[in-house]
Amino acid sequence: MKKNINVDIIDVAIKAGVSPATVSRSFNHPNKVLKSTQKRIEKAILQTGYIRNRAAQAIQGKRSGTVGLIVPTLDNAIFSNLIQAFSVEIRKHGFTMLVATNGYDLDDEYTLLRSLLEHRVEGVALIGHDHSKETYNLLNIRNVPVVSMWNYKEDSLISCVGGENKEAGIEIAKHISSLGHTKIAMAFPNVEDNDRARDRKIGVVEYLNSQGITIPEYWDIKTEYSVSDARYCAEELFNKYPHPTAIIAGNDVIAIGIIYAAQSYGMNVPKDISITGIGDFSSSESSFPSITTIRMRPNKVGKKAASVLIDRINGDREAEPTRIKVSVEIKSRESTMTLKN
Amino acid sequence: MKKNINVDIIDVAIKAGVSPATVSRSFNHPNKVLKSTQKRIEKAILQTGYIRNRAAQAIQGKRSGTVGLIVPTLDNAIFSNLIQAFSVEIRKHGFTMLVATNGYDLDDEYTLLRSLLEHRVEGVALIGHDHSKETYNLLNIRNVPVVSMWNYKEDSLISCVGGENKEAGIEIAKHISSLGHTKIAMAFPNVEDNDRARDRKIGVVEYLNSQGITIPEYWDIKTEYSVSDARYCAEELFNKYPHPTAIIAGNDVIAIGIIYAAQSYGMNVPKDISITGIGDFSSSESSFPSITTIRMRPNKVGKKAASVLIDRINGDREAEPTRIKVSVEIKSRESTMTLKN
DNA sequence: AATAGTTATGCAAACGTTTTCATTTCGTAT
DNA sequence: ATACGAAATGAAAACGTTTGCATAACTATT
Repeated sequence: MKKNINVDIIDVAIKAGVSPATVSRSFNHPNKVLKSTQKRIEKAILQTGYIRNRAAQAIQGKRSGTVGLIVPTLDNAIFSNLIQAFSVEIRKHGFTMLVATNGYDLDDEYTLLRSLLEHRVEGVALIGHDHSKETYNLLNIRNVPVVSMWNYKEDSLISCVGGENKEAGIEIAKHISSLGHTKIAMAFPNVEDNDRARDRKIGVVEYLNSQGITIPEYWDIKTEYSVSDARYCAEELFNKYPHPTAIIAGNDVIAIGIIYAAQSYGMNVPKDISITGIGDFSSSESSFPSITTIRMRPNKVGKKAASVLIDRINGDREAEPTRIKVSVEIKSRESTMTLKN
Repeated sequence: MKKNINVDIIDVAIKAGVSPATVSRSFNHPNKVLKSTQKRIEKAILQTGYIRNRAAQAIQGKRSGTVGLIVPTLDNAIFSNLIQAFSVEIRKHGFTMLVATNGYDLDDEYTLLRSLLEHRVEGVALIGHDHSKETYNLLNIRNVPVVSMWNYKEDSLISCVGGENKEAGIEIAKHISSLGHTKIAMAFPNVEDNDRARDRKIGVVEYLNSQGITIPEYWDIKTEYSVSDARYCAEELFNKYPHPTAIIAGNDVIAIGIIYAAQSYGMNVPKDISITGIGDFSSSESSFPSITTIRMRPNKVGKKAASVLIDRINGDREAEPTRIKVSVEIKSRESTMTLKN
């Protein structure tokens, strides 16, 4: 078992017959060092098994080569696409991603942010706009390049990339309403500390109200962000209350749960009941029935957000927040149809 | 805009009227410093807005406070549970997680590993046992604490925590066979560079063969790891070839795609065809029909793997690999039934 | 009251890079 | 051949911590 754990830049330098400074330069400013010496250095690296120490680099107060990402959870499909797209893009620019999950707890988020800053991440990506005062304050004081992903907000305190969730809510409500439905139920997760869900719900409610449609309390389902809980809650509704002709779900995961509930209850979707989601997850197009939903383009959001963040890191830290609205788009599929009677 | 970006341990020390050494000790060996001085230091930290610099800590060759995780992709539900469980557990021990995705590319994986080591992660977690020679070599040479998650292998080169995928394949084949099916199709993703899928498939094939059942080429579906492709491939099969009475899918995602295909083809699952998955994802229990599958316990695997890794980090680096088998368990649900006639 | 042991703190030398400045080397125009 | 500017390299001083060793301040023992 060789112990070349401790080879440092000096060992490499000696092996290559140059100074440590030159080795360092060959990493960071390759154009400033002769091609031939570069070759010798590379050979020396191979021979010694050297791996450079980013910590020692980061200590210079310069690049740490990392960016931080804080997400509520990795536990479901909701953010997977987004994170993957973000991760791939960030990597293209030579960064490594530090990930932390806060379990939807904003105090925890603050702690995580501190922890990421201890590691001297060069920038931070967050989800949504609901963050604690301390979090915003810390970001501001330390002037951390930061981007919020997932939803657009025109007066956001920090840069953001995302769709407008309220618009998504309006669009889906408009669609259902245009199909002639008036007996409409909703199923949303807890909207406290969750601006995405809240804005969607607001959009739905406001639009329906404008059409003279109100949703009674017993059709306002509160569910968790899971297929199983959504199914359970929907079954409750079917068992206890009059049936609506359409149900608007806060996202596709919930929609799937409701569809399962309806099917196992013996209903046909969409003949007996129309059901919609929001989000357009990858499986929504190929489920049976396929789900009418709003496309929020997570890949585009993740990729764009990465660019915005990197621009911030490399660019002007005092500039106004960059805000990019990624358009939402209705995907009309099999799970909805015109109300007949 | 205050610029307290550059407060360092010395500023804190001055403010608190102690030496930098004492401040450092109050972080790393709190029991070695008087309660009263600790209080003063804490106050000074608050006043100055100090955030310690882990890079400077890591440079001492000691703790970096990070562990690395390399996964094929974050893009689907498959690893989400696992990663979440791993992440939470690792965090409990004060570590932050560096995540990188290799897109199932083993060469890329090596590069990512190097990158993680540059950041001086204290340990690394990988998925499965298919890794390049270079990867294994590097891990070995540098003596990196490492754990492989997802599947158990009794002669693995590195520590591992997971279920036995071959066993999973055998169990599901046994189940289908015991229901009387003999006309059985399979749907697996590409098994090259993917030992999880490969072992499952081997288990299925071997068991069926032992029962005198062989699967013709046209019932051996190759699909991607997505609902949509699985649905597409299954529809192909239904259109072109004789129908089997059961289909064994390599995982639940594929199973869902196949169920959708069958349903949209007008078949009833399970009356007309039995379909199984492997993996037991969170939605499999509540889908319609719910899916007969093999439970691989990702939460348990993630949590256990985190413990194993941390033990390695803190403990004996020369010890034999730790190998933990997490039992698999069949979950018989609605998507399968006895072959009748 | 003197001594030994213990505990808390400070001093200063690392840790492995990067970068500024100075020096050397080289090519080219005179 | 000489001088000049540009390009390549080296020397050494940072960067912000941690820690071994030394010292000072207590406590307990006689």
